[in-house]
Parts: sequence; structure tokens; C-alpha cells
Amino acid sequence: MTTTWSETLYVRKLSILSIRGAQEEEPPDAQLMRLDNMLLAEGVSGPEKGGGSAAAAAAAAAAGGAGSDNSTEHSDYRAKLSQIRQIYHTELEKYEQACNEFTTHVMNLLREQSRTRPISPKEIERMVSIIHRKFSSIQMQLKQSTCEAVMILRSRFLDARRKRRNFNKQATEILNEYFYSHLSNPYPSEEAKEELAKKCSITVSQVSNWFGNKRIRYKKNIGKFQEEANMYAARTAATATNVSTHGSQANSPSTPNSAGSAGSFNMNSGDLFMSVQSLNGDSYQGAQVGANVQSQVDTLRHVISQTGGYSESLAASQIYSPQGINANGGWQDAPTPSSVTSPTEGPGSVHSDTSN
DNA sequence: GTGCATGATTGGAT
DNA sequence: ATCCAATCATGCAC
Repeated sequence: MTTTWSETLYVRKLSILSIRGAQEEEPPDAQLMRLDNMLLAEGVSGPEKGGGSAAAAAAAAAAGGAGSDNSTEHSDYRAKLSQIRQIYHTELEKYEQACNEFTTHVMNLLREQSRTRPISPKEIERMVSIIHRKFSSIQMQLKQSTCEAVMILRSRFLDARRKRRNFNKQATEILNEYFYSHLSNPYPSEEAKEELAKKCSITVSQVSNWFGNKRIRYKKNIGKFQEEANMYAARTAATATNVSTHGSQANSPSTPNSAGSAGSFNMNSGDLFMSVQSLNGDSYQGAQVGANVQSQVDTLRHVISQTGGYSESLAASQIYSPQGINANGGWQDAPTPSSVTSPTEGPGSVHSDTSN
């Protein structure tokens, strides 16, 4: 049995209630009072209407945030809560009725027995109290399970994951554009996050989530994202007109160049070879190089002009390791790209991308 | 229905 | 505090 989110959630909350009861540290009245209070607060046991809607409104407000479509969910919540409420009340009534019936039944029995043997009023009192205790424990169970039901209902409405909505296409494009144009270091600053959030009309933490997910998923399966990368790369290239002329220049030595353009983010595993292979397709090259120009071409040209050729290891070490995902994986090892790009900072406007 | 995509959450590492 | 990695729960295409 794997515990679901709702189970863990309500079990955590419920432990406050149930642990004490199990320990019997305090009179059961206290536990009963807690249950009663909770049911009252949730609007289950209180007056017909009032507390319930307040609790529902609070839950919906907490869950909905800025959402405007929570009215249906709100009514859904209310409907379910009133369902629970109804069940609770009918059951409670049933128990009370049964208790009364059973008490009178026992009283009648005792009365009958009193003809044959003497029965003290104390004995009657004892019997009645036993019956009442039994029924009140049943009642407590009912209250507890009702609390559980309300907890589950509430946690369902409070859990954001249940109302996950995909971001709209425009937002995704903006985020992807930023991601792929900052592929060498896809860690937006706080300000950048804020700006992206504003542009996409999402929250900053959603931006953070998105980048966290994107980085990890990109790294896990670079090959899968290659096409997407190329697409956004081409788009960025189209906007970066001033560097497009250099693209062809850097384009001529095919292998190192394609590796270089891809190298900044592909140095993780066997995926590298896959992506490099795909990049060697002539249709990709220009776009890919053009896309990365803002952050890469200057570095490339610098290295190329310095080495004068392609000493494989040298080129690789100079191009890949500082900026890209290194052998250990992750961009994390290059947290300050400025130190990496600083050698090339003089000739080119390497940081033009960050100003985006 | 099933499988993949995706946003959110959680726990651990730094 | 931020990030990564794993995972959850939902959305969506088939």
C-alpha cells in the first residue's frame, strides 16, 4: 500500500487527534471536545448554514489563489461537505435513537426482573451508564471518521497538484526562449525570474519550478530536446542579426563546430554523440551556430583563432568544460559564467544575451 | 484505458 | 536559500 498525498496529509493532521486518544492520557471528553470543535469549525455539526460555507470559502480561497474558475470547485466542495454533513447527522440520529431504544429496552427488562428479584436503583443506574458509554464511544467513532472525511475533502481542495494547469503556449515559448538562449547557464537571476514571471503571467516560484524541471529533464534526455533546442536556437538566431555573418565563418570546420555549439550543454553522457550526430546534419548547423552565437560564437572564434586548428583535447577542454554540463553532470559546476566568458568578453558582446 | 508530458511537491545536498 | 533528483497527480493525445 502506497500512501497517497491526501492520506499522508490527513493522517498527519489526524495524528493530533488520534494519538492522544490512543494514549488515554487525558479524559476521553477532551478528545470528544476536539472532534466536536473541529466538526463545528468545518461546519458539519453546527447550525444548518453558516460555518460550513465559511470553511468552504476559506478552503477555496486558499486553494484557488488568483484563479477565477474556483466557483465550480467551491460549489463542488460545498456539495461534498453537505453530503458528509448529511451522513453525519443521519448516523448521529440513528445512534441516538438506538441508544434510547436500547435503554428503554433494558429498563423494561430490569423492571420485569424486579418482579422476581430485588433490583437496586444503583444497579439500574449502572446499566444505563454502561449503555450510554457504549453508544457514546460509537458516536465518537462516527465523529472521528467524519473528521477524516472532511480532512480528505479539504486536502483535496487545498492540494495545488490537483489543479495543475499547463501554462499557455506563449508562456512556454517565453520560458523556452530564455532557457535555450541561456543554455550555457540556464539559471535566471531573481530579477530575470521576476521579469519572466511577469511576461508569462505566472509566479516567480512557478518560473523557478519550470526551470528546475526543464534543467533536469533536458539533462536527462538531451536527444529528446534537440529538435526543440534547434527550433528555439533558430528563432534566436533570426533575431540576432548582427552576428549571423560570423555564423558561416565558424561553420566551416564541421565537427568541432557542431560539437562546440552543442558542447555547452551536451557533455553529459552518450547523449552527446547522438546530439552531435544529429547536429552534423547540414540543415541544423547554421541554425544551431547562429542560435548560440550570443553566448558561444565569440568563445569559439576565440579558441579557434588561438589554437589555429583543432587539437581535439584542447578545443574540447576550452569549449566544453567551463560552460557546459561537465562529466559529473549539471551546470552547477559553472555557477559564474562570467569567469568563463571573461577571456572573450573583450572582443565580443558575450553578455548581450543576459540583458534579454 | 494507456502512456507520455508537465507543473508541483518533497527530501536531501550544497 | 537554491538546486537536484525522485515522485506525485493531472492534462492530453492516441
